[in-house]
Amino acid sequence: MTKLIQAPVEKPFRGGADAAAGLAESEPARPLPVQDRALRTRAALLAAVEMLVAGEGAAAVTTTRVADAAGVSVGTLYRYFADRDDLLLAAYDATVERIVAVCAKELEALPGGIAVDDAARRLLAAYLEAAEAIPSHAGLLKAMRAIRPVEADHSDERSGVIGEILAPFLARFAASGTAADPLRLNLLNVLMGTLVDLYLVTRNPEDRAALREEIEAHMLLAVARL
Amino acid sequence: MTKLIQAPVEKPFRGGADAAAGLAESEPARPLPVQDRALRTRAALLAAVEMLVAGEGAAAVTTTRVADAAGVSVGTLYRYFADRDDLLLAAYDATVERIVAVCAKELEALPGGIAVDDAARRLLAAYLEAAEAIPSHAGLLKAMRAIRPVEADHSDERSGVIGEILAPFLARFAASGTAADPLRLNLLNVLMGTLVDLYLVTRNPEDRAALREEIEAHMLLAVARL
DNA sequence: AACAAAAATGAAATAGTTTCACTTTCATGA
DNA sequence: TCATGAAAGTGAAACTATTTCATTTTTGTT
Repeated sequence: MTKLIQAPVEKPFRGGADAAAGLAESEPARPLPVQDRALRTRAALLAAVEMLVAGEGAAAVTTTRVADAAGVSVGTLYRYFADRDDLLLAAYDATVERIVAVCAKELEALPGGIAVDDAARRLLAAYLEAAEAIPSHAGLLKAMRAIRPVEADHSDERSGVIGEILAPFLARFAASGTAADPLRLNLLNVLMGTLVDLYLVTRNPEDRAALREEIEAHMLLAVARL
Repeated sequence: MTKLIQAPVEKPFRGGADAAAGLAESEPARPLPVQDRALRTRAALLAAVEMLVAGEGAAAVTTTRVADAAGVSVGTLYRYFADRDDLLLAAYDATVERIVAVCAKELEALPGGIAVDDAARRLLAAYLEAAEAIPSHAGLLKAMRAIRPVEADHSDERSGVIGEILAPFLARFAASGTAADPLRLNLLNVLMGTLVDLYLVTRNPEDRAALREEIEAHMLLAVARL
């Protein structure tokens, strides 16, 4: 009973979190891990990535260090993630998911007849606050952009906080039910990613306040032109 | 006479091109290469980088391949560039320099009483056209951003096309002689970098035209708020 | 043509990612 | 209860890239 070729697992799964966000080449959806242990291992790996990114930046995310920090072996890491990039994308997606949840809640909590601009401003505030609370988010955003460069092909640009929160936002505030122009939506997504990134690395309170106003102005311009 | 310890070269120089742009930690200015051969070798290395980036993306820029393509050995590469990142930054700076030259010429050629907005629009057109003519620029811009992440510290943000061209622009068009707020200047720099990047990867002509208008709008907003 | 400085070399050290043959753990039903 | 197979986990070794440095070659000067 010593020889037992491992079942051909046909590549690791990319767990639930990013099923929607994943625009990877063409990988079919993977089955979810069945055992509790597996879910915990996956979570431990992602937590290790976040810890390393928050503490030492994305460059510190080596497969060996992540596996060590998660208390598993490198081989295990590769059961859950196709490669290092996939790992970083999954970690990014995990932070986005949390931020989106906060924004979605804020969106629901908005008072009845609120103006579009005020609504956008409040969502931005929620976004920034939530992003701030996740120390790894800025680093992971950068890592994500290095892996998935800005795309002209906006057909699939619902990834990221803006992309995910914009559909419900527009559903509520768009003049008609018409979906927004995908090109301009992509622009908004890319633009806000950059500006929020800049905001997050800014520590000086006065600079932050000033920057916030700039970001608002550009966001409102972009939203108005949608 | 076989043993001749090489003079301690105290690290390779970063040639003239980027002396201004270089915000590297604190490296003192390096002496320029003295022999013609050296200048040609350096140029060949940078040309090899551009070729590889344009043809296969920045990931194809491995030290071995660059050295091969330039017809020198890897060791030689390290005489001219501290490491792979330094090489990529230098290649990026080289493209920026060419684009800035075009923009500077356009700035000089502007008619006398032209309005600020029109001037900005014409500079943008020059920028986009020049960037387009350099197939490696978009890829190098991305590589540069991965290496030198967006900085809150805007004290030194004169690197990049916007940073370099904005001083002469403002000198001519600013209401008073007051220098622009560095925070907003940094924002403009980061913002335009992203939007131009997006423009450059957009191939569809109609999308390009639409995108160009969006970029103009954001540029004018940012310039107006400077 | 002798020399020193500059430039170039490339094999080896280093550091990271990825694979894979194998072991261990788990849950199930005979 | 224990036999079984699928799921999860292991870690040494193969790879792939970057970087170093002891040494050689080229160049300009005297």
